[in-house]
Amino acid sequence: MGIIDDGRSAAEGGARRTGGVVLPPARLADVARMAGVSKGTASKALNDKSDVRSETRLRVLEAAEALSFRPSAIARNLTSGRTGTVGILTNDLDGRFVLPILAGAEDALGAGEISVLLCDARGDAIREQRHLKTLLERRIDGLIVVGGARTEPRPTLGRDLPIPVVYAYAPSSSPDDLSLVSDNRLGGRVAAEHLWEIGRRRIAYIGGDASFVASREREEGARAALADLGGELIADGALYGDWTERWGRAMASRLLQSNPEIDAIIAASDGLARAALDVLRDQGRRVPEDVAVVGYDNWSIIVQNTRPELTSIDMELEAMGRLAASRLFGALSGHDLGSGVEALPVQLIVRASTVKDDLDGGSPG
Amino acid sequence: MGIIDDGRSAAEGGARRTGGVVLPPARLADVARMAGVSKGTASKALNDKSDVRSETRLRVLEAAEALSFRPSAIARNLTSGRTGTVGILTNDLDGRFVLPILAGAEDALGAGEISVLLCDARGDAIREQRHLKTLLERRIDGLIVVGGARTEPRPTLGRDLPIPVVYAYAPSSSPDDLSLVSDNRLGGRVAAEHLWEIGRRRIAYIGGDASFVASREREEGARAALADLGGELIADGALYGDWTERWGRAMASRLLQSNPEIDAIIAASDGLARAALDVLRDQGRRVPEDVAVVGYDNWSIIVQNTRPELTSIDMELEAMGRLAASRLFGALSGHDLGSGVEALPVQLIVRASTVKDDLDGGSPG
DNA sequence: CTGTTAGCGCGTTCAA
DNA sequence: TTGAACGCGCTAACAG
Repeated sequence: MGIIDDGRSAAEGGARRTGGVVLPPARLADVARMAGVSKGTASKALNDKSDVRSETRLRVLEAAEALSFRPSAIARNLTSGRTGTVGILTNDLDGRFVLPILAGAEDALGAGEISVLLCDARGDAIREQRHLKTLLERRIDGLIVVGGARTEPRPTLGRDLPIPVVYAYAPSSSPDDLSLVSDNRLGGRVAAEHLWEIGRRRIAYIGGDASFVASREREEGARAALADLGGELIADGALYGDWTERWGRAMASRLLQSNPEIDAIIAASDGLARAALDVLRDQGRRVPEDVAVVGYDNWSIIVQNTRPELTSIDMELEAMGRLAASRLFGALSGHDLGSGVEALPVQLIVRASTVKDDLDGGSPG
Repeated sequence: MGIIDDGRSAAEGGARRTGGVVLPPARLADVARMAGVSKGTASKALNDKSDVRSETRLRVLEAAEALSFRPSAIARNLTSGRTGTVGILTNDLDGRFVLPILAGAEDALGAGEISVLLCDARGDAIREQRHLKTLLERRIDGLIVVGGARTEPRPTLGRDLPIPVVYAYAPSSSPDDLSLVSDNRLGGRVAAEHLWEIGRRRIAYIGGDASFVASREREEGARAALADLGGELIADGALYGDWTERWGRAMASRLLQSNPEIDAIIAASDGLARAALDVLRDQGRRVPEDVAVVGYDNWSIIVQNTRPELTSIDMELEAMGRLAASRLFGALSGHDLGSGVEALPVQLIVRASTVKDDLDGGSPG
């Protein structure tokens, strides 16, 4: 009760409502006073330092509990220089990529240890600069820049930032920066090898927007894998357009007409794969018996809803987020951040569009 | 140059790398010293206060620029009590709902004015508590709690928090809290009225998981609208299951078998609507000529990729985010936060699944 | 073991 | 118009 009459205005700071009464948040001094000790002792007790009699510690903890005391990370980090906060700057409109990365980053240091300030620049350079300025003012410990759908190199934020920066998903244009990307060639390779293993020999590739390097790299990976195995990739050389299913259907139709013998399709995205499945269905071709299909992204909304469910390549974005965050905090501990582009492995998720008796293809999730 | 020899260790705080040299971030004192003024004067100059000779102001601004000075929001807000930060606590796994809400919240105060700490509890109460604790320690100015896919009331965080809280998308279980939700009944009504207007009279509803109140409310809205218009909703009373397209296809098949005369379908989600479109296509029924279809959520990945593109109900989640943030900051200015559940309007987005000559149905986006 | 003091970086008095 | 001093809430260093 002694904490309301110390002259502090109820309007300052965040107000604490308890049973309708408005109180300012409890401070360390309030806890110390209630426990009958000094601030220093209270601080030690709350932070599990030694040099505190256990009985005293107990009194402090009880007082803190009674007052719903929450130490101000603001004040604490004003001294330590660390805020326990990282920024994520992104252009990823629908969050397909950034959210798994965010989840991974949160996990890297144990949930609750680190908080993430998420800023969406929405493809606007001005907005990006404003967000960056705000993040720096908030003294984030590190920054993860997550590319949007496009994986082309993006402009670097420069080297004269006071904090370590990791570029994820889309690389930085500068080789001095550290960029973590998904290994698109490996993805194409893994897809092709899987199809080869299940006996397919007439394998075609359906690309998305040709201006996306991801689309081309995935094709290159598939092509290289088949060459290694003594086969080759079927393509009429113009299988690129955009990422819509509409375009995917047009491509698939043309492909099936020009190369009716194909027994497998690798698509550059799950959407394109779904488009291929639709066309195959319209034409009465069975999947996977007649034609096997592999998608890319392992996007649950698609892969679990197609007929049959879709085998796909998972980019393991959570792992990317974990790695980004641990590199960031490693740099803060003095380890070298590193530089250049690191390509991270992908994983093949097999479903019924390539292997018929997929046991967990029924309703996984 | 005079700022490196003042005894400050390069290891403290975030280090500033300029051309390979590691420097601590510039402080107000550094700027003041370089400009040859006191900290007080520098502060006034930087914050556009009067009482500073314009020539002095210029010198200060130049010094700040030269040192890449970024005022520490941490230190500033330690005094002001405001951090310019709001927390968003969510369980929305794939971010379909939370990201538009986040975007709206950012916009409410002008981008850059406010930053958002996004925390994903992933449906785990323990993790939620840990996140909440962290957010409170970071002294966020307010909190937005965004429900996951399920719109049932969620447990309140209680009233004894030191900051205002708004529940968005899914309401709080407590009527004392302020909850902003989408008006599902209105959505059902709008869909039904649209179909009625284009001449449909045999309208059926396909629900998702019956345990989701959203699904039931949308049906109620459609039913009430048709009753008002002198019609009625066709339903065999068991059109609920889950939200998968697999289930949607099963429901649609059964519906078309038991009620072959239907000329329109309202689905409780875009996924279910897509499932209905697939079944109609398999059965050779034309959309929209024979059967018109309306989805729900206006989820671009679905509505723009179906054949034909899908008319849908948009919940305007950005507006919800804007409103949530402005309520939060209104409360900080002394306005009453309010309480109870506020249902926000939705918007019908017409595409080719209901109106054939939809002009921008070609490739919007 | 406990209390006291001195900052962390900034904005904001009040004097000069 | 400028400068010096204080305080925001906390931790670390030292004194008792």
